[in-house]
Amino acid sequence: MNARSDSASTSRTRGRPPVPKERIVATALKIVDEDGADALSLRVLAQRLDSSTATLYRHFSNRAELINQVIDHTFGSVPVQADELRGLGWEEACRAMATWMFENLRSHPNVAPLLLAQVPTGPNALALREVALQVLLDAGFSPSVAIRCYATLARFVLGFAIQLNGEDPEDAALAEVYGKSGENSLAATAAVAAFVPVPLDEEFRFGLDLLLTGLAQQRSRHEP
Amino acid sequence: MNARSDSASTSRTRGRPPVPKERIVATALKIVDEDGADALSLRVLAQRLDSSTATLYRHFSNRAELINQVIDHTFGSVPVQADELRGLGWEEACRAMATWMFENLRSHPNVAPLLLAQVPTGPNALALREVALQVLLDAGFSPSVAIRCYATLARFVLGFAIQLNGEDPEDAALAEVYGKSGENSLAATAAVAAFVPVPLDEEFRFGLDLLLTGLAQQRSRHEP
DNA sequence: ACCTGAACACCGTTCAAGT
DNA sequence: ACCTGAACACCGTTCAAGT
Repeated sequence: MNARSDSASTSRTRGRPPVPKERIVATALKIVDEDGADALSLRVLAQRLDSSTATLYRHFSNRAELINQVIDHTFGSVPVQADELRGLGWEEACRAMATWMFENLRSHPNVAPLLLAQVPTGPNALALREVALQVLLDAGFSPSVAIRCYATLARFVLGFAIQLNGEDPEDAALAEVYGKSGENSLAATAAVAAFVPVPLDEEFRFGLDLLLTGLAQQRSRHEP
Repeated sequence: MNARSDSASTSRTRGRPPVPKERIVATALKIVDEDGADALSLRVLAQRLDSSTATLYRHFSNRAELINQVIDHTFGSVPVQADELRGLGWEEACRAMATWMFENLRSHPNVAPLLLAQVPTGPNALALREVALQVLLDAGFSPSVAIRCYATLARFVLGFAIQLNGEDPEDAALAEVYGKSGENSLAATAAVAAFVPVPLDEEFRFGLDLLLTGLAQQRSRHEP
């Protein structure tokens, strides 16, 4: 009665893990989205999957590897349209990619703290970089400048993303700090207090514009 | 024999904590410098101070507050020379401050991961921002632009600092990724592989130049 | 009035023991 | 061959009990 002929597709790979990696990663991201990066413990994850922590270690050799894949999952929510991007010209293409990356991270604000463990090196992150480098090389930037451009843009986005989470409480704390500036002989800070907080996406656009302006100038300088 | 007259300076404040806050913070920074951010546990810190964890809670209401002060301690290692900076002109002054911030964080690479908990709001961080805003306002930037400039520069430095720690292992991992790019039809990545890794301070200077160039252009556009 | 050991409710990781 | 409960060595935080 139990004589099952292990035929066809599963013959060599019988005994596969019943919880696919994809589901583990998706569930992990869900926990992070819902309850924050700190809430992602292997215990909680295992419980949510009706599994055990030890079982998770069959799929990931440690917590860092799991997190790596969670990050890349975030980057994969919308595929990069390489051809469309190239049609835009390098400047707009860079702006689009940086903004896309920012929006991706913004839609998963709790993922940001995870980024400090490592530079993203998952397949989706690599694909994005590949497109960015293509665009820059096609535009005539030298390889050594192109890689610096990409690194600068990536770090800029990261610097923003990293503190996306605390937005609300931070604003309150910052407002308090600015409010007190009058008492503390911080004249310049006080002069500026009326203009904070700056909405985050406006701040992002401002900085991105600076970078792209600088890039354009650098390009025209080197190859006129 | 135990009749000590509690005279003069300590009369009202007798019973002070025998471990001054300063020493707690300095010891905490030392632990982070020596053994990494993860090694800074309240247990280890208390032990190093011949005290107990519960005693630490008399000085800091939680771990976050301790970390806040450790960060600010880092920023305070060299005082900002406001007058000297103003003599440089806004562009060089901004470059000097950003570089100074970067070098400070670079000399305590393990502190970087702590930064993600909060935007630095300690007295040293506030003093630095005050000087930066002074310089920008004096140069004719409007308050609303000045605050955006400062925010952008600060985020850029932070984006760099955040990943200062993993420098060596990261380079190895990245090199491997670039090495494999040939096999994976990542043409642009492969073309650029010979030029990585970029030394971190060169990458920093590159990005900072872009930002300052962009700033100069924005300034000349708005007030010609 | 200040300090502290011990407890509480958690971690990531490992491994012997089950099926 | 795969899975898992329980253990190990840690956390941050709190509090009753000591001096």
